[in-house]
Amino acid sequence: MTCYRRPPGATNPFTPCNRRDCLGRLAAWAGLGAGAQAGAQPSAPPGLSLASTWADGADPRDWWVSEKLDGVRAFWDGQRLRLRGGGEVAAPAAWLARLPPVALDGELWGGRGRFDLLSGQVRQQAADPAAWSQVLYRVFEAPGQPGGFTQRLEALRRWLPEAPAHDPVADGWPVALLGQRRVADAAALRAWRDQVVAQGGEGLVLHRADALYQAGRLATLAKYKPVEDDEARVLAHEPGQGRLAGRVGALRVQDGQGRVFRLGSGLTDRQREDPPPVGSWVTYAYRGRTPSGLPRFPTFVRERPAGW
DNA sequence: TTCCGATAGTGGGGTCGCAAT
DNA sequence: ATTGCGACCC
DNA sequence: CACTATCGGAA
Repeated sequence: MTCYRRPPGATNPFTPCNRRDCLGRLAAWAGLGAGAQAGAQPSAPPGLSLASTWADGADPRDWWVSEKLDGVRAFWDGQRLRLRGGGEVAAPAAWLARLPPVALDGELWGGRGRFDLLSGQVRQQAADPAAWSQVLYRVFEAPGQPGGFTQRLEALRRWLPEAPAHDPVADGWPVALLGQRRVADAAALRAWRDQVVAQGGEGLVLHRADALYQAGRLATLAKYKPVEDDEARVLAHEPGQGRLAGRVGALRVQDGQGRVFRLGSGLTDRQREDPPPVGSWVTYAYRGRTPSGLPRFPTFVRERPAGW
């Protein structure tokens, strides 16, 4: 497996030795045999791990910490690159050809603050090689590898170069290991998170050092990012769909800067039957803003008390 | 008995692709 | 050529 | 993505 490790000074991390032999051996070793491939339907969603929320103030000493990249999750099975929902990514063949023949899980990333550009680009059917030259696959998992996260991380370090923290091109190479660090205590963790956010990042992700790889929502995987809140005035009530037909689906609101958007998530069924009236003020939470200035992931928190 | 975890079903901003206009 | 909608990403 | 409602098993 050292075949795919970048030697000191080399520009290509995957071609220093007998590539053909390595391909076969690594593919078999990573559990990418005929059986696994035959069972992979074109649109079968891969079983991906999902993060829970980090409890602010918790002790991070048993965890590996990395930046939470605001990109598009992608799973590489050795042959095809798939999105969370199972769709295949139409990346240029030359770009894909430089990925190693091992199962990887990571984030397609175009740099901080470029999520919308990247999200659109990676779902385009006709790949633009020039645009893809700016896309970096930041790997944070080695599915199929035995052992805890620390052990899988060691495997990844044998296969992949470790790119600078926020370099979206990583020496021009399309794939790089997402750097993981240990943090001494909760205060240091928060300081790192705040620094990342101040630089335009989204936050941090923590992996339990001893956690085995598994799919689903995991207590051993957590996201740590700040939540902001503000107030807005209700402009209108918008109808709900499906289960909520006949009740309020969302509140159309306007913030103090005149931005108009909707609040739906966070309302209880009871509040949807008797919603905050038009003209009243409500508190909402959000996590960052879109390039147009609107709050991202806005959720209703509470109605502001009358006369306040 | 209470509480927790997983699941289903609502909702947001934004983009792509295709059908309808 | 423009618009609207579902299906995705987060 | 965030969240609420619901249910069944764990505590």
